[in-house]
Amino acid sequence: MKSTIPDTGVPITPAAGNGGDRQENRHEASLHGEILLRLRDYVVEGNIPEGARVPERQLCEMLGISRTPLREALKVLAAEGLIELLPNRGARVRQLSQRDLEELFDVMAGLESLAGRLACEAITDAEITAIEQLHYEMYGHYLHRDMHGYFQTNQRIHESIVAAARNETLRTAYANFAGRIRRVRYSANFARKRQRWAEAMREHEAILDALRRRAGSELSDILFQHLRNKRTAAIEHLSEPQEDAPASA
Amino acid sequence: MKSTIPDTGVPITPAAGNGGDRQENRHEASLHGEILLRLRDYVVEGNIPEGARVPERQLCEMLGISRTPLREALKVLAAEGLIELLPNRGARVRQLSQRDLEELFDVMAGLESLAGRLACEAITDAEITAIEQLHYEMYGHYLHRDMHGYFQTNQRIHESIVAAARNETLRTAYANFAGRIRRVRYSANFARKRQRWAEAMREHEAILDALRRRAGSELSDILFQHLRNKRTAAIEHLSEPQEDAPASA
DNA sequence: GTCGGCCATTTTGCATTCATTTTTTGTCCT
DNA sequence: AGGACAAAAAATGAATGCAAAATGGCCGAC
Repeated sequence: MKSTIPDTGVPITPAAGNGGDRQENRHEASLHGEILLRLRDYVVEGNIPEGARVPERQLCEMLGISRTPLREALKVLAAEGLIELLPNRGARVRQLSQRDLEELFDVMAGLESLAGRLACEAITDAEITAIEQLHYEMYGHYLHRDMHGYFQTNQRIHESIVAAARNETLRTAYANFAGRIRRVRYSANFARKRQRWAEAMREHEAILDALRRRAGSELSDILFQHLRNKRTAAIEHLSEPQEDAPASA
Repeated sequence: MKSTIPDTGVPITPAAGNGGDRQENRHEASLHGEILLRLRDYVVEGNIPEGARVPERQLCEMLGISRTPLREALKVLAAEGLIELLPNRGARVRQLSQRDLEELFDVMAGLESLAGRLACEAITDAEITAIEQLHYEMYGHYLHRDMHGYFQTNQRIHESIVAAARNETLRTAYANFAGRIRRVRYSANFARKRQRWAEAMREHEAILDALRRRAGSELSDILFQHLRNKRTAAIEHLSEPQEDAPASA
């Protein structure tokens, strides 16, 4: 059994055994729907090495289903850009080149830039107040050098801006691209440089300021530049040697 | 007639050269890949009424295949947002509400805005010259009141800007959203108002000007406003003449 | 000793088949 | 006559089977 698969013999998810305790499903009641969600999470979490070839058979065993719904889910994941489907040669986790990452970051920047612009048109004072709260909370994390908390709050701020844009299509697209990037766990390391961190905080203050003034164009510009700088930091980090131990879970 | 099922006995043989090529060349070999391309074109072309329920069996007969590859293609189309997949109730052509259209237009505006910004970073003089050529050509169409030629050239200009952004991810996303909108055939009517047409020409001149100066932020702003105005015109057009009452049961 | 062709095994792609759910239709009761 | 219930018919969801292509190993040739 010369398994070309690295370490894919993994429990893909606890997934609450088939006890039959769950028929209350909002949207994805069907099997292929659930498989899709689980597989997507599984890939996004980075449990499969890049470019690793994962035979359908093995995935079927792991998931306890037949190949038909699995293949449907794979097609969708391929359409989402998470995996690649080579004809007659199976599915591979799409490996993102540095160029791909740059492109993804730029698209994310464009989407957030758009979100900021749209948000200025319809955001309520209450929403701004909520974002301000998050901002102060994030500032606290920054002062305490709590990188994990900082990133989580940071993400919530950006999500709040996207939500304030009141555009579900944008929200979905944003989530999709965010998922593609999330595979690359840059966030845990990208802001080691304290200087960049301080810059990011200043940029966030400018974001908040523009948001308060509902200055759409300005906010759009600031957000794009903010994400651009993030991108630069992330790419630089990726180019550097990674000496760290990844196990922070 | 309570049945929403129309006579879908239509020959699904368009497959003719489309204005824009799709992003996936990797699927063309396999059957489901070809089915995907044909079905997507078929839906984008608007051959299926909105919300119409099309039984898989019927599509299989039309396409001469079995249900397995068809279902795979349907899943992908659903992921792309072209159709809806109701659990146990089949696939329906996704009908876009006015709100959906507004959202789509805004996202397109954001993507083109981003494209303009990125294009300013890397566009060559030759590319600008080419766009200028298209611009003059479009101006000729405008002077001759040739709406069809105008729209085609206009589309080529916008595609050129997206291409100049040198971001394949962006290009793919742009093509996807463009396909969703294309179902709604607004373009044939949206510029009935000559005033709007003249405005659009002026905006295009401003676009070209900003592009020549590589003024990224400015071009970003102009493009967004340009698309915003397009959106307004399109939505207004949709509200006015109701050629078909989509009222489904 | 290494390269190249041949064959067995595995894997993918598609068709077919089975099981569930939905929809329709027919009948019966109010 | 109209509505409710039930059974038939059809459609969807998932599993299995089968053919074609690919992967890998083996043997022979150079």
